[in-house]
Amino acid sequence: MIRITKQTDYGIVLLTHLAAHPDRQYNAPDLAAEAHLPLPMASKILKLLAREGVLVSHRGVKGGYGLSRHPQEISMAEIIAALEGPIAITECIDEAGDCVHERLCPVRSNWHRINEALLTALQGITLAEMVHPLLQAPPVSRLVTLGRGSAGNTQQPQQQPL
Amino acid sequence: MIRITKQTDYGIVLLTHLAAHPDRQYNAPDLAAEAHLPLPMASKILKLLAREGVLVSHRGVKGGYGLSRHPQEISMAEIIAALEGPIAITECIDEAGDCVHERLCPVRSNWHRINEALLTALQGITLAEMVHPLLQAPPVSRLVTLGRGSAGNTQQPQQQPL
DNA sequence: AGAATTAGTACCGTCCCGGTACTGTTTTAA
DNA sequence: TTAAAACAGTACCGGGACGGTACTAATTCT
Repeated sequence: MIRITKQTDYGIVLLTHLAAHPDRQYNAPDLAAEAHLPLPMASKILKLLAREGVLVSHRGVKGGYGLSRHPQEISMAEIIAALEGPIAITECIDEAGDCVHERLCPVRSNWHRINEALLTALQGITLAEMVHPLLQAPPVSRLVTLGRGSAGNTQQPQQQPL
Repeated sequence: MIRITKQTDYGIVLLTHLAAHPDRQYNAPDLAAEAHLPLPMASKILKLLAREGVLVSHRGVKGGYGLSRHPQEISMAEIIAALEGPIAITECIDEAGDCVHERLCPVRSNWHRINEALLTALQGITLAEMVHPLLQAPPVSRLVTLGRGSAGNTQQPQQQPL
């Protein structure tokens, strides 16, 4: 249903706490407490983020986790990809091409377009932006305009509660 | 993992076939054959689409399914919502608000922004556009610009294979 | 040496997706 | 009027992935 997993959701919350003090280093128990998550869960996620290069880890007594880069340089796309693999809104985008339809599927290329749209959107949002709850940022309705080149369609997309 | 379900995928393929001849009316067996899907699966999906108002159905011997509106008036967002419920990239967007974090969750409002971005993107793509495999449409990288108001960031988002 | 902390792996329950089958209802047409 | 064609509803089931937990190993500081 076009939804990120809970793990990813948790991961972003954890990263948000880390991003609040990009210089410091937190250990797993502290982060788990701050994010109100059970320690095993938090550990699992932090571990993954470290392996994927989003975080750097330091073992031993004064160890912990820290961001590998500045929050402005870490995109949502990267975080999501780290936690749940390649971003592919349909299977056929990611797979090796064993889809029997493949040749005669008329919508495939269009899904690629949509997927890229989503990807671009997520790449444009950085971790730093997620830290501030309600910025005076322009509303997304302006940020993402999927209108064709001829954007003269005045028909506003019926605002049904999707 | 930010993925539509197979049902939705199939549904869009079915709708694409219907959109090729918006005036005509197809029955389930024919559509299933054209889309290379097992009949029960196709029926299930068509049924749902009819109940949600995307299709109109006609029972009886010369019955079948037809689009309820013109392909240009049916958005991807509507189709996806019909087949898999409200579009909500995180649980807390859709749910009644029984999330214990709720009050102190710093990322919630930002997820709303991202969700709206996705929603707007999907609302801007119509079924009619999905029919044509490769239009000379502008590349999505231009269609969706999630840059902030100050879009002067020259740092192209590192093109890693997400 | 020992304590603290991350790393790796393995395990399990539960929910939902994907798919199938069966029965009922409506409509056309002979 | 009757039978066939087609949609409508519902129920069922297996498999896989998600969410979560536990245990052991490896590392580092004191």
